[in-house]
Amino acid sequence: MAARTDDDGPAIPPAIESAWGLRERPPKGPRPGLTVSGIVDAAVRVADADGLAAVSMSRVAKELGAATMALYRHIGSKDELLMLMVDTGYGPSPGPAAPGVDWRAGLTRWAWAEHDVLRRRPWLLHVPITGPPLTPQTLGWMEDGLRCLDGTALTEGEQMSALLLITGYVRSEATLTTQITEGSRAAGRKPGEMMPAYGRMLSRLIDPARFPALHRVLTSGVLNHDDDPDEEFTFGLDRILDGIEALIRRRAV
Amino acid sequence: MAARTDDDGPAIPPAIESAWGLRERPPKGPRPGLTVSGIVDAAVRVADADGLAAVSMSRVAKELGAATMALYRHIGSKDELLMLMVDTGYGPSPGPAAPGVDWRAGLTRWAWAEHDVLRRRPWLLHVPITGPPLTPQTLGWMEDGLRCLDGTALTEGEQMSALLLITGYVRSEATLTTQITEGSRAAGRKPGEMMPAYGRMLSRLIDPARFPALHRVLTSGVLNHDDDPDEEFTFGLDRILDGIEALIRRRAV
DNA sequence: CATTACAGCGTACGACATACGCAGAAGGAG
DNA sequence: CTCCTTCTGCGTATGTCGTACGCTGTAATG
Repeated sequence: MAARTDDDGPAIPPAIESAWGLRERPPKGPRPGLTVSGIVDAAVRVADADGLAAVSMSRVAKELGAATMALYRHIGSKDELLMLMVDTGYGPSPGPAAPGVDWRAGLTRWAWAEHDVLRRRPWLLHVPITGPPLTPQTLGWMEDGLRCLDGTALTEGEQMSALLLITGYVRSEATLTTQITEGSRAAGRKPGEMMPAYGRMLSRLIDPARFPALHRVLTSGVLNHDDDPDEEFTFGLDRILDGIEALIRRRAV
Repeated sequence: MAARTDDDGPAIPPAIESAWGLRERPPKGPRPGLTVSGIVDAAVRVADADGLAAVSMSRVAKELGAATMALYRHIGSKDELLMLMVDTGYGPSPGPAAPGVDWRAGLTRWAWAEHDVLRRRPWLLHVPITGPPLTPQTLGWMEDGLRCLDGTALTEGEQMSALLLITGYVRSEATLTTQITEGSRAAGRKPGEMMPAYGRMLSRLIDPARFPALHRVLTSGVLNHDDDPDEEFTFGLDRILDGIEALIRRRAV
């Protein structure tokens, strides 16, 4: 049989199959003491406690009381482990919006849900993303977001683009906020002192003649105190939703 | 004056001082054969050629015909090197908008300029960002962006937020596009086949009853071909600018 | 009971960042 | 000119990491 390909289409990576529970236990051999989900949970525990940098294969194995190389019976590589960590790290999606809720309120709730997850698990932002979502939980998030836009006049492509726009914003804002909090901890500074410290550095570095706009911002005093992160987040989110709303209105005419 | 500290404010990291050219050559000792900018240029060359993962201290040293440890006379750590790489990687800012150009056209040009840089040097997206910009070129970019919003009714804080919104979007969109192109190269797939492959995987994984909205997108056919990246970019950018415009109009009343 | 396939693990290897200390060069002081 | 200080470049060594390979014991099948 020359080209008998039982799987139509591209191959599904083994880590993805694990995440969907498509691996059947083989009939022979000793019963496994380790499981994929157990390994992933342990890795998430390490990341929650000490950050993504602390997640090494040996550290995860120690967490499980196993040897380092034992993990490789269940996952193919550290990259696979990271992909699975993202899936369980995001956790279950917030669920569909209540009936009667309009798209804007629905997406606001959706964005805040991701925002909360990233606040709780900032290490998710440090995982290098290697492609579009393929794991169950992350696809659940996408599903819930898409449902919010179901009744609108946007095309499917526009709905995807709008969602990508929002997720991108949430991650970007979380990255910024996390940097500030992590950076202030690393510099031994009290929270709330980060922006003033940044402002003072800037004022010593920049020449007002060469950077007039920056100098204007600097003297305006907006950098004198850390912004309330939630207000910052709301500001940007409202701008994006305004932009989407403008398109929807135009389409609906 | 109780606490006379000669440096008022927080200490400036040595890498930052190097970037601003504030290091004076000491009068004694042998003349340096290596320079900070030479090292950074070599590292950028390596990243341009083989990606950020190829940038190791030994590889950069080899590029310069020097020994690995020689680099540490000039930079404090690899993280410092990365920060300097970002500065020269971004390069000079696009410059202020021509007089008479309104804020929207100015910011569009600004966003496309960053977009082009990230297309040319996708490794910039893989550098873990550790804080707000402090180096000359990156601050130049911020300066140019701020100038676009100078005449508008937005407060300084709102101007910064708007800029952050746009940069975040540009980086986020570039990350996505880069993943698709890098991923298709890694999977040995022709460009243009990535989204269809993704769609086929999805259709084999998701249950239409559990993921109705995703299934609807899947059957709509939008995933049957790779989107034109420039159109995608324009779509999101226009949404964000629409949102900012709505705010400016409201303020201007 | 023999076979077989698999689980857990010990060892080993190559790549990496980087701490430490030595050798030699270049300018200043006598 | 000579000596001394101070800097540059670098060789060595250490600890961490991901992971390839192969051995040992175990559980179910024939």
